[in-house]
Amino acid sequence: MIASLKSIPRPVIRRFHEYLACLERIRMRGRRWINSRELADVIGMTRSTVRQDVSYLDFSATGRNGYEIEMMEYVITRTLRLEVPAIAVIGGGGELARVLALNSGRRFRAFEIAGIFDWRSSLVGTRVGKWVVRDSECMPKIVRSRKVEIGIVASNAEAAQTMANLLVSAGVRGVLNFSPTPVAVPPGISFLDASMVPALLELVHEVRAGTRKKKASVELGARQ
Amino acid sequence: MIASLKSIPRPVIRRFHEYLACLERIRMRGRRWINSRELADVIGMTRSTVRQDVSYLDFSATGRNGYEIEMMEYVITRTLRLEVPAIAVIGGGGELARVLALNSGRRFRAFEIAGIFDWRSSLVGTRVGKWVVRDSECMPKIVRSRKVEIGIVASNAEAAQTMANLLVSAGVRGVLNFSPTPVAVPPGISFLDASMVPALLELVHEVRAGTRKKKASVELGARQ
DNA sequence: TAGATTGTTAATCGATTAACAATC
DNA sequence: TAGATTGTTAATCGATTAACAATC
Repeated sequence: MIASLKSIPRPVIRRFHEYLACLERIRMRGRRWINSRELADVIGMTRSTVRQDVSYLDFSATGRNGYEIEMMEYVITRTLRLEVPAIAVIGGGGELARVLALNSGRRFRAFEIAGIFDWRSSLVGTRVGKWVVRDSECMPKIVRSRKVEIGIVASNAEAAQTMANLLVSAGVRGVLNFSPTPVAVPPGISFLDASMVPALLELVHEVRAGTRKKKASVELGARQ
Repeated sequence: MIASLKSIPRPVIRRFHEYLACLERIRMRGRRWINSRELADVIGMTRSTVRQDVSYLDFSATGRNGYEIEMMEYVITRTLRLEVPAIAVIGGGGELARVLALNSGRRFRAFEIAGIFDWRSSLVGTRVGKWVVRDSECMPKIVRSRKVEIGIVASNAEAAQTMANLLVSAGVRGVLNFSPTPVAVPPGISFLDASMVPALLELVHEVRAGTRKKKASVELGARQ
């Protein structure tokens, strides 16, 4: 089966990131092989799920040794299309932008921030790590010249929708919302809401309702 | 049917937040009623889904007017157990903590930050908004005396697992991870990973693979 | 009333798990 | 070989959508 022809379900994509983190950690300890049982334990699913997930990759286990760690990392990275770092711009030059910019690119060298933009003249020209906040007016030009794919909404609630609109009209193909308010994007543009508010609300409900199912996952030790 | 006896599926809980945001916005415009079609459009699902979701609430529509906005907001808030604000502490006193602290409590007055903690003596004593960063040693005492429910991991990658361990041993019942690395919690503790890294990776894949369906939703990496 | 919209049951769709022959 | 682990097909489980009688 030519794995790349099947479109990969969202839950599988998400688990690929967990596999990557786990594989990297185990490789650092000098291991070369891993089997489906170990991976299943780490992500808190069954062996079947792991093997099902692997079937989406152009990749096979080597006999009863299980999966070759380095090879699996490579194939997952390629399948996630992360071989070439993604180019992103940040809309909003405040605290949130600072956190995003300073944390980007650490993991897998997966992102490159092509610019940070804001309308507020008090922020334009200030430094955020190695970037200088630029006027939002310049955004379309940069998005075109640097072939920016992703726009990150990192402004306050009031400016969030305006910023999302600007990012889209500047030409990004996907929008990631970190602002504390929901934003809308036109059809054809990928969108993901990663604001912290829904996460907190969800956790509060779970804690208070006491509706936990299985076990917590077994991810031990700090990484990196 | 006594709605409160059924345990509510995770996707429904997540949509309740979207409904709340939408209802609040529409109420502000002076509207009093809303029907399933409008709600379905906003969240990008069918009318059936909306009506199915409503069936988890102790709440009914009033004839062909649809749902009474203010009442629906109240019932959702109660069902999510958000009538009383959740008490949380933040583990880590850097930039990320600042963003979290400054944004908390805005929306629905749902959270209260009982303290911000760090080990680094350079940070202990500094101000973050209206809070003063305290030494991590004091955390267990505060968690007990203020009945803290949620611990937020907002430290850097290196300290993340240690901080998660401290939060759990201090007595929080749920852990929310915002650090750039995966952390593990023992069974019995609710856990949610809201780090920005998986979200970005997921969006990059979607943009590059060109496999979009309708509207993408708020999907966070959750492990029970 | 007539029309529109609901609540609820049944059908569909998709993802996870179980089972097992094939493989090293 | 014997044992362990895979890849894959089938069964199960859960969530979304369709259908329609009941309701205002």
